Amino acid sequence: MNERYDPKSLESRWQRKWEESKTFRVTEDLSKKKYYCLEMFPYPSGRIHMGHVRNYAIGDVIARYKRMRGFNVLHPMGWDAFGLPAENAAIKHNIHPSKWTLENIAFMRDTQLKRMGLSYDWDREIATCLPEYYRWNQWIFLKMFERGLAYKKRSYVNWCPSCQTVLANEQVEAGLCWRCSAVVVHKELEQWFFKITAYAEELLADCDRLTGWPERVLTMQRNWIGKSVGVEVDFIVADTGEKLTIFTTRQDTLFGVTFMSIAPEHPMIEALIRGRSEAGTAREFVQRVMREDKAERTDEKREKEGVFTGAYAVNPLNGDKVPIWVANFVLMEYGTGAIMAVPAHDQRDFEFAKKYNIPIRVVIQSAEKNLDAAAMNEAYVNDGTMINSGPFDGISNVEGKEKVVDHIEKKKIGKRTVNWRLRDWGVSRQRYWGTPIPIIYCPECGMVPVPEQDLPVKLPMDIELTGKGLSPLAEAASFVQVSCPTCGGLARRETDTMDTFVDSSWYFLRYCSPKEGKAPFDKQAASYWMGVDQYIGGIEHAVLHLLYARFFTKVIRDLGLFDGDEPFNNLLTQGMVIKDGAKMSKSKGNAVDPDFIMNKYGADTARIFSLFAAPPERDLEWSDQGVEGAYRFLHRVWAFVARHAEALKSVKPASDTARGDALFRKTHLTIKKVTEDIERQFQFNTAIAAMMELVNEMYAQTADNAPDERLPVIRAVVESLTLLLAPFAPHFAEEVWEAIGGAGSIANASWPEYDAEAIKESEVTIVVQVNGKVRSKITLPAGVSGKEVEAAALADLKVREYTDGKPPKKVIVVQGKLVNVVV
RNA sequence: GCGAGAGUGGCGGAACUGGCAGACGCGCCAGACUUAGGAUCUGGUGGGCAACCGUGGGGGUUCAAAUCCCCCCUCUCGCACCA
Repeated sequence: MNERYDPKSLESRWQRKWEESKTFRVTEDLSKKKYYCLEMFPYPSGRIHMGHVRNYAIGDVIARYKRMRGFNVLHPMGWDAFGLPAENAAIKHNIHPSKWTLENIAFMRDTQLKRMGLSYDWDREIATCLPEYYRWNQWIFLKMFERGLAYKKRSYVNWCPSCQTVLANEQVEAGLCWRCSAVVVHKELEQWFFKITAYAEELLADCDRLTGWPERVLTMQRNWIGKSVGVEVDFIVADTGEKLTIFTTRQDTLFGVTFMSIAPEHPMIEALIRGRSEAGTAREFVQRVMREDKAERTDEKREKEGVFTGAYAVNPLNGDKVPIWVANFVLMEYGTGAIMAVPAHDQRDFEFAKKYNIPIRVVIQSAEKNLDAAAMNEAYVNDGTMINSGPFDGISNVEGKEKVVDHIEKKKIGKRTVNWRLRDWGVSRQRYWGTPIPIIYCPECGMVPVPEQDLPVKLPMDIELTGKGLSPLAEAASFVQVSCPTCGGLARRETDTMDTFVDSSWYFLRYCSPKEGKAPFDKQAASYWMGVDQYIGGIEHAVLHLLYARFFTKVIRDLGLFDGDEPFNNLLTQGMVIKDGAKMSKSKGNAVDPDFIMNKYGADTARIFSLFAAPPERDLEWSDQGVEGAYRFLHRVWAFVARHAEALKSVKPASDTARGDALFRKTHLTIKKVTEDIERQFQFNTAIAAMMELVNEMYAQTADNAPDERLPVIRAVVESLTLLLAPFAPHFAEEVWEAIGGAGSIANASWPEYDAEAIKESEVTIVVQVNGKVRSKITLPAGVSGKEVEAAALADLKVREYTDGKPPKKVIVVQGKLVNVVV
C-alpha cells in the first residue's frame, strides 16, 4: 500500500472492476427483500452540476448501505432526454437534437457519472427520447384516450412567447414561464388535456397515506389541488330569463348580495349586453382586460375594476334585482366564472362596492361589535348571527350554511358542489423534440387514434428547425401526410408533441423491466420492485413531477397494468447547493465544476464533503476549505492504515476478548452511531462526524508505536471503519479492504454489527449540579443505585463548598447521568 | 395575507424522549518536524480578569429549557384576487 493517498488512479481502477464484474447488476430475487432506491433522473444538458453530485451521492450511500444490509437493491439511472434545450441547440448550432442529446448522454454517463463511482445497474439505463421508450408514452396516451382521460378541447391556455409553446398551469410561476421566466400570455387554442381532475379526490385523500413524504411537499400538493366545498346557485337574468349560475362557499350571506360579478371571458356577456346602452363600454372593458398578460391579471395589488352590463339578476332567495357587472378579478377557470357579490362580508366585493357606490347590506352580525354598513371600512368575514335574512334570522351563520343549502336544494335552485383549484393537465406542446401525439385527423372519419400495431409514431429525423413559424412537425410534409387507418383516405397527423413531464411520470416503472417490448413494463417485475422505497430529488418538483407521477400511477393502476396506488413510499427532498449565499448557477458565476473537484481530490472526497457539510434536506453552503477537510480526513485514514497494512494482513480482528479496550469500545460505539444516523432520516453528516471521532481516537490510542499485542484491536478498528466508510467513499474503502486482505468486493460485504457487551461501561461519569448548575463530576461504577449516587454527590468537596453545609431540600438523580442537589 | 420551515461560536453545523450547549469539520492561535511550509503531527480555541453570562427578543412552566407553553421580531421557501 502506497504511503500517499492517490485517488485518481485508484478510483478509475475500481470503477473498471465494478463495470467488468457487473457488481451492481440486479435481477428479481424473491428470496431476498428488495429495496428500490431512485434519484430523479437528469436532463442531459451536457454537464452535471454540484446539485447532481449531491443528489446522487445521497442516493448512492443509501443504495450501497442497503446492499450491505442484505437487500436486493434496484438502483437505476437514465435520462429525461426530451426537451427544449436540445431544440434550441439545434437552431443555434445547426446540430440535430437527437445527436446533441445522445452525445450529451454519452459524455455525462461515461466521463462524469461513472467517475463518481455510483452503484447503478447501467444495464437498465433508459433515455426517454428513444422510440423504445416513447412508444409507450403513445400507448398510454391511446389507453387514456379510449377512456376519455385524454381529450381535446378549445380553451384559453398559457402561452410562452419565448418558448413558442403552451404551458400547463403547474408550469406557470407567478405569471412567468417556469423555464425561461418570460411573461406568459393567454391564448385561445385547441389542445390536448389529461383529465387529472378525475383523480383530484384520490390525489388529495392519498396525501394522508404518504407518511414518508416531507410535510411541506404534501402541503403544497394539497394547496395545489385546492378542494373547496360550496354551493352552486342559479340566479335568473331579469328580462331574458336565462340562468346565471354562480359558485359560493358563503351561501349564508346570500341575503346580502347587492350585485353580481362575472369574468370577462364569460360566455353570457354578449347576450347580457346586446342592445343596451352599456354595450360599448362593456365590450371595450372586456377587450382591454383580455389583452393583459397573466402576470398583470393575477397581480393581487392590482386594482379591482369593472363595468356595469346594464343587465340585472334576480336573487332566488329574496327576489331582489341586483346589477350584473363584469369584473377583472373574476376568473373564468374557477367555479362557474360568475360570482354573487356580498360587499359586507367579502373584502374584494367590499372594495369594489366602495369604488362604484354599490349598496352594502350586513347580513351577519358580529357578537363583539355592532356592524353598520355605512360605518364599515372593511368587510366582516368572521362568524356571527344571521340578520336581514328572512326565515334564517337569528341563527348562527355556521348552522345557517347548512339550512340555506338544504333550502336551495329543496327548491331546486342550486346544489352542493365541490370545486377544485386543480385544472386538467394541458399536455400539447407546439415543439419538435418530444413524443408525437398518436392521433390522425381524417376529413371523413374525424379524429382517429393511431392503431396500436403502428406504434411508435416516430419523430422524423429529416427536419429543419428554424425557431420560426409553426410547430416544426407541422411543416414536415412527410410526417403530416398519412392515410387514414380507418378509411385509407388522405389524412393528417397531429403535429403537437407531449409535455416532457409525461415521460417522467412513469419512468420508475420502466426501470423494473427496461427492455420489455410488449408493454410499458412487465407486471411481475413491477410488482416485485415497486413502490420506490426511497426517492430523492429537488424540492422544485413538489407539485409538478411529483403530482403528475402520482396521477399516472393511478391511471396505470386503473388500466390494470399494476397493483399499487402510489409510486414513491418515501421522499427525500435535498437542499440546494449554494455558494456565497446564492444558488450555484452559471449566470451568477458562482458555480463550482464537479469535474474540477473530482480531478483535484477524487470522487470520494467530493462525496464525503457534500454529505458532511449539511444534513441532506438542508441547503449546503459550498466551501473550498471544507473540501480540503474532507480530503484530509480520508488521507488521515489512509496514512494510518498504510502504517499497519502489512502487519494487519495476517492478524485476526479482536473479538470479545478485547472488550475492555477503549479503542475497541469506541469502534463499537461508532458502528452503533453510524448505523443509527443512517437509519434515522439519513443523517450522513453526523455519521461522518462519528467516523472522524473514531479516527482521532485511533491516532490518540496508538500514539506510541503500537505493540504487537494491540494489532488485533487495530485490525478490528480498521476493518470496521472501512466497512462503515464503504457507502460513503466506495473506491477508498475497496482499496483499503484489499490492502488488509478483505475478501472480495467490499460492496458485497456485510454491514458491521456492534457488540452490545463491548459498549457497556464499567464506570460512569456523573454530572453533579447544585441548584441546576454544574459544579462537579464524579466517577462511579456503572449500575450504582440512586441512593449511592446521592451519597457520593453529597460527599463531594465541591458540593459541600456550594451548599455551605446546609442540608439539601431535594436531590434529583437521573440514572447514570446526573445529580442535582437543590438547597 | 395564508401555509410550511428555520434563527445556536468567526463560519458550516451537533445536542435521540427536557438532563454537561457548542460533537465533528473549517478558520484562527501556539508548538513539533523542517532550508522552507500553503504538507504532516500535537495542543488550544463561545464571551468575560473574575463572580458569572451565553442557543433571535420578552415572559412563563420545571430541581433542570436550545428543547415545553404564551407573546413578539427576523429570514427562507411555497401559494397568492380560488368566490
